[in-house]
Amino acid sequence: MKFDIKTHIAGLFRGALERVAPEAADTPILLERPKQAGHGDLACNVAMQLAKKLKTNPRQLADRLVAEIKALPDYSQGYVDAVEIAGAGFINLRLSAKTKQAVVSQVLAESKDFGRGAATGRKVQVEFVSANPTGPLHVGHGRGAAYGASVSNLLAFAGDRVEREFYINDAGRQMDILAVSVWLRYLEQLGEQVAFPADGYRADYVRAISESLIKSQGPRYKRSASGLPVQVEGADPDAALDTLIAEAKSSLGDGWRELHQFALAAMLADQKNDLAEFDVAYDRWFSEQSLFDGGGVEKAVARLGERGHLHEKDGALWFRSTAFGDEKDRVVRRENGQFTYFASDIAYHLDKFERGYDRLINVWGADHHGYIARVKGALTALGLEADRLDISLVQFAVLYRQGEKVAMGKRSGDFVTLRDLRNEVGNDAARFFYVLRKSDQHLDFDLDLAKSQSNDNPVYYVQYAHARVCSVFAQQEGAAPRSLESAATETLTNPRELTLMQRLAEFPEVIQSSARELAPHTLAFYLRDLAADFHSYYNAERILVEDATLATARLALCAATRQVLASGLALLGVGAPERM
RNA sequence: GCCCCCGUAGCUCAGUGGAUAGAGCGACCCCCUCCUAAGGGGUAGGUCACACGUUCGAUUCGUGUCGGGGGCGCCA
Repeated sequence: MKFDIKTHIAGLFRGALERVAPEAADTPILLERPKQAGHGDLACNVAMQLAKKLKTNPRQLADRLVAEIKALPDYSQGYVDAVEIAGAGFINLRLSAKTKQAVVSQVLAESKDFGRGAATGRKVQVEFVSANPTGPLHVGHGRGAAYGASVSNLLAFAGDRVEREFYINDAGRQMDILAVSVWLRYLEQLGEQVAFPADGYRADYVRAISESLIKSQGPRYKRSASGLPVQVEGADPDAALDTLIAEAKSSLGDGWRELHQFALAAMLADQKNDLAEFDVAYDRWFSEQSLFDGGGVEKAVARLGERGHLHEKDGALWFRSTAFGDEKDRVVRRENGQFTYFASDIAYHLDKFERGYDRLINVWGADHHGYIARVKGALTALGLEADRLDISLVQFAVLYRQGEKVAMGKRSGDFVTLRDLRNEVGNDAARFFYVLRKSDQHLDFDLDLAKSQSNDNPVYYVQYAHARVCSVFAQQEGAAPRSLESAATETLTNPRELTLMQRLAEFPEVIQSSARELAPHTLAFYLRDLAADFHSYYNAERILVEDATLATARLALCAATRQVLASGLALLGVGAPERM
């Protein structure tokens, strides 16, 4: 068991409580870092918590606790320099320099594993992005990607076994619309006159797919003689699209399926490539269509029926989700016999549960929030523990260009892709920028600011701290080797060094809380603070001083700082450059 | 109609049941004969929207009001 200063101090408090108030000895001891440096390194409010219960006043109780703490044999081990009472009854502790210095050799010894949590044995699945394969990923997906990947990394580093999954919505009408849009462009490129429907996908990537279709397959998907239906004036655009899809299916026969697959494969390849370039990795790509082909959807719906949660109305089949807290019942199979998206979603979640995860995390766009009640309701109805499923709603990223909101319309093609954004601001800035807000908060993404490559972008600030450490070590090349592991860290006693070492020591806690709250922004802010402590130190003190013993100790501190910066940045998918 | 997010410095946002509420940008003043100035030090800037409640203690929790943003209503 590794020594842990908080455990040590909590033990002191526990010992003191046993003497002062045995009946309250099991009170949890909370140790927090005070905001004000003048209030010491750790503060405990247990005296104020217990004052009422023990019918005494907080300062008196604190007095007695402090006296007992100082009398304990463990207190004389030298980890704590001072215990003081302040304010309404706070007990403030000052840690000894020795306590703070210990982190340096610990980081160097544990290296990449510093901050890693003990294995929990929990198997966790994180599903994120899961965009429709009907177009390139846009900046909204980028946020889900950066968030989901960072959360996955954090959970894994904190000790869970994590699997990352992408759910491919390859079964719906949207895919049909893409396929028919590709087909129309294909015909157009082969010289035919076509009336492109208002609600078809008109963006350039559709033409790119149809071009490659011509290249690889030639003109074999030209229509038969029947011709395309003429769009009726004033007709419902949705109905017109359906007619068109039906026409394509009958005109192409087996070719429709091939064309559909071609468009899907092209779009999916584009998304996979985009995510891989963004350093977002997946363990599994799960096809919605496979749930239909494998009977999963029917099985899930049948099981709901067996359990008595379905009823028919107006020709459709309904899930009585109101029995599980939803505001209204939901259709699982439409009047036309087709299952709804909700039905395959139930099947998908059933499949996930059957795969035996201890915890499921869905990262969803905020527009899905109304969906939570019905999905959880369906899981409960299936006799599953819906509480194992956590849904993280990621609010939209709203783009601003020159102070104006950028319109986003996928079918019109008027949107900024994730790829565009990455090319403009770089992967590092994009990854960091995306997680610099709480996920449940709207993100105003100022393109001009992100593009400007100025120091307004906090990622440079953190990366620069890392590059600075590297540059100090670069100065050392050719010099006699130093043993950083055995550096005399007791010489690191100036205030900025103590501050920096204490910040390093917080890293494991930051990992745990950031993972627990599914909040990578906590880590991002920590890294910024750590970089600030380092920059401040660097400016105030020279690292490579004449005194070789001190220089080696300072280098050891720098190396520890570099390690934590690199570990933290890696978890966020951001590079740690050696030179800038 | 219902639901979600938000209201903290001029701007963008952190933060916490506790002590004197923070950072970046912007403004102003300093610091490179010295390991990278993409940096550092400092000054100015606040009724934590408002009211009531819970609490020893509320900016934090609850309710309500006002204001801003977004979503949903057999589309996926």
